[in-house]
Amino acid sequence: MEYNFSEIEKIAREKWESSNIYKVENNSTKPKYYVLDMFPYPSGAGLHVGHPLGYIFSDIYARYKRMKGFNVLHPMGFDAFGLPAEQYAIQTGQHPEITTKKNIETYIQQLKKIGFSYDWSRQVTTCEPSYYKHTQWIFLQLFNAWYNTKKEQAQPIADLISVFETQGNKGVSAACDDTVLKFSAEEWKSFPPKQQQAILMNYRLAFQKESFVNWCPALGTVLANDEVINGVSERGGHPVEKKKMAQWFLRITAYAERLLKGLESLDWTESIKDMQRNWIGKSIGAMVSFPLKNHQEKIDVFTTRVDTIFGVSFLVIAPEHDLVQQITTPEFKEQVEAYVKMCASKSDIERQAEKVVSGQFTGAYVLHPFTQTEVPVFIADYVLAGYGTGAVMAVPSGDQRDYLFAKKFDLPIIPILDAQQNLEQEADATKEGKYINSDFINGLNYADATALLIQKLEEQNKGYGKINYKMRDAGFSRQRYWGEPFPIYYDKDDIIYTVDEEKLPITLPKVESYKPTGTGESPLATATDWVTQFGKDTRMETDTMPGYAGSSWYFLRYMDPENEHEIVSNEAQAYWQNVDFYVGGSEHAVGHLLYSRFWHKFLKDIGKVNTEEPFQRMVNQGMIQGVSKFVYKYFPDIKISNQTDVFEEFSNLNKLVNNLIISREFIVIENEKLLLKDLSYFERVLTDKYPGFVNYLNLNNHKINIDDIKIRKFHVDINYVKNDILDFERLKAEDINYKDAIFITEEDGNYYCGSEVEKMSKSKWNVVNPDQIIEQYGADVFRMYEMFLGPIDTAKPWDTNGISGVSNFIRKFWRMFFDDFGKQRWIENQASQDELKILHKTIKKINEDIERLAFNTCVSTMMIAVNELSKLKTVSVATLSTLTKLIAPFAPHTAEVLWLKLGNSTSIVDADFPTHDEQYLVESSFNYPIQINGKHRNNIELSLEATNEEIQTIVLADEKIKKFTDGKELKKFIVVKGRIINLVVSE
RNA sequence: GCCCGGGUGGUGGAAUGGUAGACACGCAGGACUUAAAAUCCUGUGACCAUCGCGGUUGUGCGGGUUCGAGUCCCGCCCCGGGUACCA
Repeated sequence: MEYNFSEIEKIAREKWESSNIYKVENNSTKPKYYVLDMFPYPSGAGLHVGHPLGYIFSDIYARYKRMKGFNVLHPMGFDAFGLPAEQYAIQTGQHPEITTKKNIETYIQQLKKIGFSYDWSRQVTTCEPSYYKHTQWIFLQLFNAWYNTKKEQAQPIADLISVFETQGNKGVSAACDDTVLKFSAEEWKSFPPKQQQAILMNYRLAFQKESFVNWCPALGTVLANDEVINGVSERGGHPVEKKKMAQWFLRITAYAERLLKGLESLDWTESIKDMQRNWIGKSIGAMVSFPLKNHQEKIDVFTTRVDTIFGVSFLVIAPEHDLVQQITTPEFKEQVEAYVKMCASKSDIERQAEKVVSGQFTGAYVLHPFTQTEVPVFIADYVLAGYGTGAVMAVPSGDQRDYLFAKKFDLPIIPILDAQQNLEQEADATKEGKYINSDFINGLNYADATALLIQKLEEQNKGYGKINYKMRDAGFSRQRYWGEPFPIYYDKDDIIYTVDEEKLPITLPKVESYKPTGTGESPLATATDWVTQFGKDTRMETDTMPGYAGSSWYFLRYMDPENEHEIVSNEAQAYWQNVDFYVGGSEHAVGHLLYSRFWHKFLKDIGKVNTEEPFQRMVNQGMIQGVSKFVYKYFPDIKISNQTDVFEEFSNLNKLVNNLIISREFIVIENEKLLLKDLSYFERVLTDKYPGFVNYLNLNNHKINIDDIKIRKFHVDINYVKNDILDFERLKAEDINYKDAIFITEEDGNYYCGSEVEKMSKSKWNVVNPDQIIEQYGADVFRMYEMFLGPIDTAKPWDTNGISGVSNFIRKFWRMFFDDFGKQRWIENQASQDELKILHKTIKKINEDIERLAFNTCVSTMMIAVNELSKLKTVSVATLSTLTKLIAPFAPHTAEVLWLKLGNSTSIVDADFPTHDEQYLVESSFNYPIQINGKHRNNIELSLEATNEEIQTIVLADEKIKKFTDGKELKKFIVVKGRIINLVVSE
């Protein structure tokens, strides 16, 4: 009986489904283990071969853990809100819900074919009201919370209000906007509700503020940052401008320190942790106040190099800085206004792309806090309004940007450290050496100077030590249809109200059109009844939440997916705790992973979860790339003059000339240009095949000149290519573009394609569909081959040709059980010593490799085991049973069916994973490699019990070894037991 | 610029400081077959060789540590990813 995967898969699947074997309970005497995949966005294109890589990886681990005796939670769901569905809705008018559901169906069908051990009863879908009800609930909690920086925890906003009522906001330690003014309890009570509301917005963890969006008038819509390229819209290339709109934000900055500290406890790769650290961007520095000359105001500056303060020769503030208007002196007013206007007209990207130093003097001066020297104040666009205080103290000798600015405006460059070099050419940011030109810190080193300066600043009330974070609060508003509506409405005075929790979910309304409204509002604004659902004089918030709202907590929902009353019950969460093993792409390193960590910490603060971090261990799978194949089209640059006499011939030749496709052998790449390699050979081939063509060229006295030849490569559908050989006959028959193509083949008659590794995508014609692979080779071969490709975390190209190796292996595996006629091959007697040795060696290696997540070598190890066992005459049933269990996580269908055939009535899913017995691995001798001066010369089988003296005697007596030692002095004789022997002799 | 990864045969890759290239693809040759498919066997880094003894060389480049380095250290080069007027 041949290995018949379709029958095998059917039997296994039916068995699993009828017994509901992947259903997981929220309680067990077994220890829990939570294995999670990053849930996918269900796109219309379906899965390609690259998508399931991580899913297969985590599934193997989940199955392994289950066999090792854990109660394993391994769910799957869909991140179903998002732009592509909305885009499709705009084009077709179809409700995104319909297309999303359809896509999810396709995904589920595809995923089920691969044999994952998902508990589908726990599926979550973020766009379903039963799910986003809870997303909205979390938003309300964020809205009703502030962050107490002293206690390092979120607290109810009601507590803050009562503090305001009793003592005002003095002495409140809260994460809030720096701009909040101090007020007393009496003042608070006297504020009108609207003002109170505005003040509270500075404290809430979900808050609203005026903020700039990318407004595209031509498209009538607000664009996300990645939809804007070089200041114009990605689609259509229309200009984009900054528009101020009230936007929702989440105060993730309140959690900056905890997000940073929490990384230490996580078992993630350092590179992902580094990305998060960089994103959070903690910098320790100082705030310094520079009082303005002839003004009450002062300019506050944040600096990480307070030690350079005596090198300050000017101040630069952002053009958007609040003080610009006030401090500009009349004589500079015109220039300053012009400069500000110019900056405002530029997009952020343009501003950043600008490499030329620009700026404008304001006419104002500040006083140096220590020396009282007058320091000029400039505005320049290299200073960002959004970072720090929007002002920098410029130290040209220590900062390259300041240096360039100083050169341009002829400002002093003051050396401040004796170790600074090359100041004639560039700034030197060193912290080495002793200070010079620096008043009371002269002669000190960096650490001492910094400490002393901060102390003085604080004593004299001129500044203080401060920690700054690069991370910004997270924008939470989208002017889109396909997202969670906010549970927020406004009255006619724009006072904000929250929707009662009992009234959740606020579901999306039906709308006429998903197109942008043209006003910047989301399409929800057109649903009048919906907008006024809480009263005629009220209006709903019409923005929707961004994609990360639903994905920031979905892993909790799997624990208790049916719960209508709360996001997750305390019992379910207490049982499952958090994710033990998270698998997904590193492209979510900062977005999803940072937001999820933030929400999780917040949920911990409000008592919904009892763990600080959501994902304990994480593995990031590398991308599977496509191998694109190319054909080379040849365009000889032939000037055609008067052709009337040869018109007929010409039309044929013209056809020929425009359809010549030449094999890669004829091509050479020089300076990224494709050229003909060997003109004479090519000409000969052409002459043989198409004499007319060459005649034509001669006819016109036109010799082919290598410079005139243009070759361009074109992607060709990889389905026409095997081992680089193009099936051009089939291509010509099936693809209209190649109907008239003439393929110039190589000497063996084959057309060889060019090949390149690229991202897998439709447009590159290199997409491999898993359904196709599974149809041809079966799900188990597909699973094992994906693992066999290489280590999980590196990017690697997909090459379908290689799959035959794994396919051969699994058939060979099957043949150990059954001969070609389906007759069982195993014998009931005991396993032989040879067998046991092979088996236990294999068990040991597979256990080790699974633990270190090297599933590629697991597959190799099984191949080796099967190769070795196949050489034995007989294999016992015990050995086959153990092998079946070993392969079960990797090839579950095959293993399940073999398990049945071996006479088991249970499922292999719940079998115990084999462990090795050291006694079978004990060797009595070892075939030592013998090195002389580090070079391998011979191998000698030696007893492992032999003493070093005995070994030395035998080795030195060996004929081959003698050849190298004769007449030389033996300096050293090294025996590494069971490993190697190395002789050191004189040269 | 800065921060991470990574450079090993024709290809994917393997290798606790201990025989570099396991395993597999591809390729070449052979067996079985009328033939093909399937299966099995042999060979396969490069170079040299009196091609069944063997030798030289070889893990991006240059040094170093070590009896011994793909692996550890120092200095470069190249590729990939992230990030940036962040004060």
